[in-house]
Amino acid sequence: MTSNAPRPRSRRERPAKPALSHEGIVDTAVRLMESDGLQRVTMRRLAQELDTGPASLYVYVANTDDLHAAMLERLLGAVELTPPAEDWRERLVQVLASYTHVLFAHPGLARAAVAVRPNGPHYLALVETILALLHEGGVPDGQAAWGVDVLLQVATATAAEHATRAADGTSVRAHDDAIAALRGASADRHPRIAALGDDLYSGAPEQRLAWAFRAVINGTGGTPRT
Amino acid sequence: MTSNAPRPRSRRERPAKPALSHEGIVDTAVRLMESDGLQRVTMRRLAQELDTGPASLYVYVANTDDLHAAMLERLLGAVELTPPAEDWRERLVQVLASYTHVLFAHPGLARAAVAVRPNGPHYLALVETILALLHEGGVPDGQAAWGVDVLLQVATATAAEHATRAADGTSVRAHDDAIAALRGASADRHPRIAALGDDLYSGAPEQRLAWAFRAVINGTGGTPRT
DNA sequence: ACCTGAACACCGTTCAAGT
DNA sequence: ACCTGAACACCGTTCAAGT
Repeated sequence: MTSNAPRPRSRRERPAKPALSHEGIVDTAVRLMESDGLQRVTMRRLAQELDTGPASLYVYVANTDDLHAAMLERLLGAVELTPPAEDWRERLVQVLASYTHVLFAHPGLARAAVAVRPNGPHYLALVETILALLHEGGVPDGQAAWGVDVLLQVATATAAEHATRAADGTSVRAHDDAIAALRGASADRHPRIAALGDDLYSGAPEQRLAWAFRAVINGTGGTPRT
Repeated sequence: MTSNAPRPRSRRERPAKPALSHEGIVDTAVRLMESDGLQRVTMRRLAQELDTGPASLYVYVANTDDLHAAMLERLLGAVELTPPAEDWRERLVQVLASYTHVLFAHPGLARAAVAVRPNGPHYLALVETILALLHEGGVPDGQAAWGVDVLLQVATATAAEHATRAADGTSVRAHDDAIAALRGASADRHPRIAALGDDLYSGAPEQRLAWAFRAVINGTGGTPRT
């Protein structure tokens, strides 16, 4: 009789339920994002995946933003900090491109990254690398200190925009609408838009981004603080 | 008897329910955001405010992102496009500061603006103004065409970051944590971060932003395409 | 200290049916 | 064509109560 007594709901897939931990939660969250996209990484889905209730997660993460920051920090481990180029400027562009690449590969997170900055070791290493390259290039300290933020901002914002477009068909149409609006601008009221024409949205994203990085690097080096 | 018959649920506050329209919906959404913050501007709350059901809104707006873009476009009417400065560069910085100011005043929307670009007349006028000022400053057309995006990106991303911090106490703590992480970086593994010290987060936001605008303007003017 | 069931107070979007 | 009731399929976060 005892052997036939109803057992509590079996958990067949996860034979030994592991103890919760901050690391385990973030691990599972990243894996879930990779398979289902960030929009499916909700506290409830994540808890389900970990075979517990949503309330349990709040012992380890403060809120959803906090979770996103931790996920980004983990992903930042994949950024290539020592590319092989000779010129410091080219190396810096490549580091930033690598950072953007990581964000591009995880569409939803890029959008979240605009608002939340991680502060773990990988993020620190990225900032250190950018500062070292600006230093190598002879950029004055004060300008480098302020420029690193702008560089990361451009990279993150570009990924966020691209990510939104890639996410679904509606956004692609919104982007096309924007181009149509630019193209349809009357030469009378918008002479400069008309004059530049297709050039406003020309070029492959990578080319535009590489140019943007070079422009901000040059501007950082050439613009004194007050 | 007929006079005592139960009337359908009275709508005392809005004596004559006005017909729905895209403009009316966006108007109400902006008013609601101004009083309660963007997080309260949900399709359901908005429908309630307009004395209808949420499904009715979908006749006029495609989805939440679309609504946000329309709200931003409306707000862009407040951007000062013709500031009084003499120097073209100074005027451009002031236009961009005005744009950022509008975003700062509406915290939630700034975060949404990173992903969705409006495409109405106010947005077009802003782009035209920036292009005209770059032209006046002798910036080559191709560089101006690509630079305008970077300029708007820096402005929007800065507002989004600031907005998140302003929104609630948790975010302020997250920002403090980031500063603590930077300050606590070991001089051994992070020599440049240690060398720059407090300078990494020095300066009033307005000063940093004005410098960032000048740096990007200079970089745009001084960086050839390929 | 760590964990959780259950509740609180909500969401966006769709669609068949009405006018 | 425009509008909507009702449903579908979910949310984040808190908190009292357990171990």
